[in-house]
Amino acid sequence: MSSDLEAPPAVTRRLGYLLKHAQLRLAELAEPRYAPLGITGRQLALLTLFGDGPALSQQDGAARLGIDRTTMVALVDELEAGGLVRREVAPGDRRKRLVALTAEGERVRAAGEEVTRQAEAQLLEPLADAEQFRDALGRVVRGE
Amino acid sequence: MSSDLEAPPAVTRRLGYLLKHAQLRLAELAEPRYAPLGITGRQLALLTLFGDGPALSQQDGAARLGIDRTTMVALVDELEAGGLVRREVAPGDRRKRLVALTAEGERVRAAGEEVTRQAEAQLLEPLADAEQFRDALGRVVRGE
DNA sequence: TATTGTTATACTCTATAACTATA
DNA sequence: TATAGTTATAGAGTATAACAATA
Repeated sequence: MSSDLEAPPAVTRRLGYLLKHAQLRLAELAEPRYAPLGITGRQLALLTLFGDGPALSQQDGAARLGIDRTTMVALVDELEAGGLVRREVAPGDRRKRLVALTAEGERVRAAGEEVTRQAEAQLLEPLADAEQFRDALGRVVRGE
Repeated sequence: MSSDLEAPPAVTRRLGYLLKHAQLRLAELAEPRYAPLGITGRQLALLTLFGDGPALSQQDGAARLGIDRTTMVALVDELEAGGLVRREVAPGDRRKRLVALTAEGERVRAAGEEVTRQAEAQLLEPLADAEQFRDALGRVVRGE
């Protein structure tokens, strides 16, 4: 649902409006590319998180994404049902479940990250310096 | 709920992650400033929309914000209950309801826009050129 | 017939509370 | 006692479908 009428400048210059609609535009560009892979953008974010670096428990992963651990349970359930990740009991602490990508999960992650690059490039196409914009956004998020 | 653990670079450089967390940071900075005015950021967005330029019907306003007309009904209900807006039958078309700010609504709008400027300035403080960033975000949203 | 506003309803997303198994 | 995962449940937020008034 993209708006046909344009909002007045007093609205379109609000950062809240701009950030929300930038997200909507990104989703419009990216989700159709994820669909053939059988995943959503959110699921790809998890594959990226758990496929990168040392193995993480569900709770560690949730903290890093800023989501609740109960939300993480449902998300991992989805990926596990699709055969993209496995839950493994952590060697040192049998309460923890490390989330590991399957071979198929790794394949989907690589393909997903490639189409993400395409969608992001398309979104940032109007900008002369896309990397500068990404860096600025990063500084704003980190508050530094 | 701000994450304590940091996500790995593979995640934090994704535009989806950055846009989401920029919104969260903005909300953390702005909502406490709106609270004394008795409004939320979303309600202020409506006051800004309907307080700017020629009078809009509910449906026109919804289209400009990119939300559903049924959602607009509930939002206008809230503002009307708070005495911030009035519904007025449109002169030329008695099906339409023009949304007009009351004197109190106008006062809250002005105060809200002032604290919004403060919150946005705080969010963009890390940047050397905040207006350049806002312009870039605008071009991305408009796709131009 | 089509459109505007409205209501009722359902769906998605996410969090809180309570349980279990481990520590 | 405290923590990790899980389940059940509830609360936002938003959309779809159906209806009344008006065009």
